Amino acid sequence: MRRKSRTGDGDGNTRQRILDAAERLLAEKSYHAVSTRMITEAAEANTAALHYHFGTKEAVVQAIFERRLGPINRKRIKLLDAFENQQEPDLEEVLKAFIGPTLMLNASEGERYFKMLSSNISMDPSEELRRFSFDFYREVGEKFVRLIARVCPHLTPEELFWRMGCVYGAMVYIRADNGRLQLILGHELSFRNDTRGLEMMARFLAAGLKAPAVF
Amino acid sequence: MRRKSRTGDGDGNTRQRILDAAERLLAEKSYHAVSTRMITEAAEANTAALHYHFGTKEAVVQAIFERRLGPINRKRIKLLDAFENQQEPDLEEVLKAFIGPTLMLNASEGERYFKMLSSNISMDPSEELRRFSFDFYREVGEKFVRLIARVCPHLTPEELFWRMGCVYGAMVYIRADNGRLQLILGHELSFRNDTRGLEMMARFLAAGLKAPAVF
DNA sequence: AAATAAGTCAAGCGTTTGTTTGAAATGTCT
DNA sequence: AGACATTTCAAACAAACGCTTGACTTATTT
Repeated sequence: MRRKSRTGDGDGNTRQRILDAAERLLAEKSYHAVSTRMITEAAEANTAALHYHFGTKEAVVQAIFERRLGPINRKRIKLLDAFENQQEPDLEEVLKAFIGPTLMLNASEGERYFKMLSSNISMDPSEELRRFSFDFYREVGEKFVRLIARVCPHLTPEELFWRMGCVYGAMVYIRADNGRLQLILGHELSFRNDTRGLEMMARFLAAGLKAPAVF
Repeated sequence: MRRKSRTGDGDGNTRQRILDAAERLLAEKSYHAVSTRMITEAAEANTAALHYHFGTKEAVVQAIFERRLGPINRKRIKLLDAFENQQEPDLEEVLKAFIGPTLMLNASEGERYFKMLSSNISMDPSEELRRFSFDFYREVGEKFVRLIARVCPHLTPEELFWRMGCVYGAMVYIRADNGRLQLILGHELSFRNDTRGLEMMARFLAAGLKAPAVF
């Protein structure tokens, strides 16, 4: 029998439970639609525990990102650096190096939630959340863009910008996996089988980037 | 001198002012980050006026969509229907027919805000807002998907699904124009010049869809 | 076993949320 | 000008918001 009140059992993993609960809720709802009370109730913790461990609601998201994104970005940088001294890197491989680590997150339920959550944060228009994306994605993002620009010398800065918008959009939309496309297509597919998905995305995006310039 | 209190002047355009204010705010912030009070204050209207004219906060968004999306979707359907009896429609043209009317929204400030707002709503993970997208986009979305599936017989349903995810992602991300990519690329471009942008997007996405299947 | 630190608790802080009320002001019609 | 419907108003509703408090329980150290 699961006890409803956890009075005084102090098992010391409250911090983790809060992170896990927030991770799930933020995958299902936008940041401003999730309250600290919803998080702590789902975590079977006290409201004050959240502020004791993290300080603010925003800091909870910060902690979620720090927990998951460190390993991911290290992997991305390592993979991208391997292309840096290469004469003519294969575009599909570059794309897989950049997208793969953020897409192949199926080792745990929490990873799957983080995949969606991080995508939601990356699309949120609110100013407060825009800083987030910048702080966490700037380094690897700049590395990626430099590499793409080198592999795509046929594109002007303007056209590169628009095509990068398509690339980022595809990444964010597929990682969000919000279920809208399924409704239109009418079948029960999802963006979860990411080993196959990564191949298909890389094929699509590489062909898009390689296409002759319009201007 | 602009009077702060609009007591009793009853100029009868309160409804419009509320829609305009909500349109701007929802382009800048997510649905749950915008309150009815923020909307009515920006519209220089009374809080009760919003509920008098619309009933609920959600109905305001509904009204915004009805005001703008009717003409847009009629145009899309007309353009797409022209391909229906065509033997081999040109893929870039099909994409321009579908994307164009939702991207070329620069006739007024309100249209530009709606472009961003509608994209934000289309990406919001909240269940309540998911219905929205379905109700307003289903018909034209299904028409578009059928057409793409016909032009792309080399793709399995699974691969078509992933590539459509890339297409939708690019559309939504570029229309949102949330400024994150500019930060990474470091220059002052934007997704606002949409006559050129539409050409570049169609080129990219058509090449992606036409690429040989992976599976 | 006493002292200190770390964590959890119910309760409440002031503020904001979406929405409602009933009266007052305006517009329209005869 | 009088009557009736439409619109706007200040004020308030209960509920929920992020966050804080101070007492209390557990864990660690000595």
